[in-house]
Amino acid sequence: MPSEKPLQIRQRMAYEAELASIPWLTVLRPAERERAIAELRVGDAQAGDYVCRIGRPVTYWFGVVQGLLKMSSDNAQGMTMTFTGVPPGGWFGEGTALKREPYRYNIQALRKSVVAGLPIDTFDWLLDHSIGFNRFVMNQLNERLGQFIAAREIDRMNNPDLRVARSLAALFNPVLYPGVGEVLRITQQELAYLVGLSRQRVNEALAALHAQEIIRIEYGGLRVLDLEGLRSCMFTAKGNGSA
DNA sequence: TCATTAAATTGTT
DNA sequence: AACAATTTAATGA
Repeated sequence: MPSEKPLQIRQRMAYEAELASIPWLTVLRPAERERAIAELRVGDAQAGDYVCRIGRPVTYWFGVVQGLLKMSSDNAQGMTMTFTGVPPGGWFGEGTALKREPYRYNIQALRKSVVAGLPIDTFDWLLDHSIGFNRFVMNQLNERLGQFIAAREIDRMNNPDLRVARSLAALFNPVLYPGVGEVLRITQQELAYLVGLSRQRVNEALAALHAQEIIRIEYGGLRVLDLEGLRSCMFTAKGNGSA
């Protein structure tokens, strides 16, 4: 039988698979999809690369095919504030794209990633022509609004275990990040960076979540066993058993 | 395909 | 922050 082994190890999935991982393509009609695919650009981003920077004009609507991105902004003191991570399947920047404003945050690759971009003109064209695309974007905006409200609560929590749990719940959001699935590829170091804790503390928090059978810890990633548990689990603060 | 080695990631102090 | 243990990736026969 013929061997179909590739001559070269693929460092990223084939183009077909990359397209299949773009969630909104399936809601388009054939003509719309054809035009979108023709205009789509897919490229690699090395760890540390910027996908877009604050103040730059909007050129693309971006999505993550593979890897992990970080969304952050710089405050007046020059401190970098991390908002959220963007795992596979996530598309972002529609807010600034709609208003044609410059980007209001930096997007940086946390690890080697595959990023897709839809030119802003094509984005506008789809908004003008595709009902399905409008639904997708509206659903996306609505879901993200919920995430930002939840993120405010996370910021006010002083319990590290809760911070990790809720942040993970956000990354496992199946609506915003359909490419994640059951297993999120993220190292404990990367997660520590996103939630603003030390790697040791994240490791401890993950162990606590594992003990509650909410997640399973795997090498280079995490498997969610109970997504609702991540959203709603509770921890008794250390040394504060019954005050 | 398998054994060896290097690199990355995790667990612990 | 440093270290040891574990897992994966890379290399070459």
